[in-house]
Amino acid sequence: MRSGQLAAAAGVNLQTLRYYERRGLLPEPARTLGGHRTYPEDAVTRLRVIKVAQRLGFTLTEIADLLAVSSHRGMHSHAGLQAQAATKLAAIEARIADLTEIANTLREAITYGCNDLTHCADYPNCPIPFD
Amino acid sequence: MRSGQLAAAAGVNLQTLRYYERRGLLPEPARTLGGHRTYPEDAVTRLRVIKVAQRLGFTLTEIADLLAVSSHRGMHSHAGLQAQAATKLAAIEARIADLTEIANTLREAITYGCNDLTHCADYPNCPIPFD
DNA sequence: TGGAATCCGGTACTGGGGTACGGGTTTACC
DNA sequence: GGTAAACCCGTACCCCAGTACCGGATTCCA
Repeated sequence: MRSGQLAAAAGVNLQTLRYYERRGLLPEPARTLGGHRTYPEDAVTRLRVIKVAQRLGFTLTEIADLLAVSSHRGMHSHAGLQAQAATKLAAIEARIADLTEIANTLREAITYGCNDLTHCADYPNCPIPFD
Repeated sequence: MRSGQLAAAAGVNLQTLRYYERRGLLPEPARTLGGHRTYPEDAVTRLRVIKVAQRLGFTLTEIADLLAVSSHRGMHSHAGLQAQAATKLAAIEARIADLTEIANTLREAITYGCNDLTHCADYPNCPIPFD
């Protein structure tokens, strides 16, 4: 499988493949005599895994870590998916809580009729928390 | 008021002040004969306004826009705080919905016991949505 | 008035995830 | 075997909000 085919199959840009390779997310593929990359069929799966992990909020560095784990399984220093997912879940819940508070403030500001932040800063009744 | 004092009073880095000036968030202050910036007292308020607007999810560009509105009030092309806040609120609610879905998936993955994404991709029962 | 503290401008770097460009090869197909 | 498409590598650039570093100038205070 050539790089362009893989890119098309995975819905990814060609440079993104090389970028992932540099980042350690894709193993270095075999090459033709001329130096063109040839990927095995399961590279598409690899990319689907990367995409779903991204969707779940993992950074490329974390994904590289997760994939390095799964490639040589056994006991080592890397945390498994379970642990990583738990950590990530906590971070996302915190982010949701933060955004919820922001949304509430925005709703109050709209209800209160705030239309000028500079003005608002002088009114103690304004629901926007200046501090 | 000198730049260092303003920075300290607002809890902001010195370079951040110059950065905000470049971005149009702070008006160009007066200068001493030697070229040092001298800020009026209300610059601290300006910075508090900027910070609270950031906290509410506005980008610096949007904040510059909001502040440009309040400096020459009246009718013009800029949208007021009300409109901007409503738009931002909608975006944040969408973001919360997205994060909630992600959090749910993570919880399911943890409950299901997923510990290897590459492995998971082969199991149709896995709650992680590969597609 | 001298030296420490502060400030100046310009440039470059951070992190996160890519995308774009350009000049030069290689491959595929007729 | 010719030519167009695809691919190579390296580098530079995008957004976003700063932060860091530099040599040189200015200001403050004793």
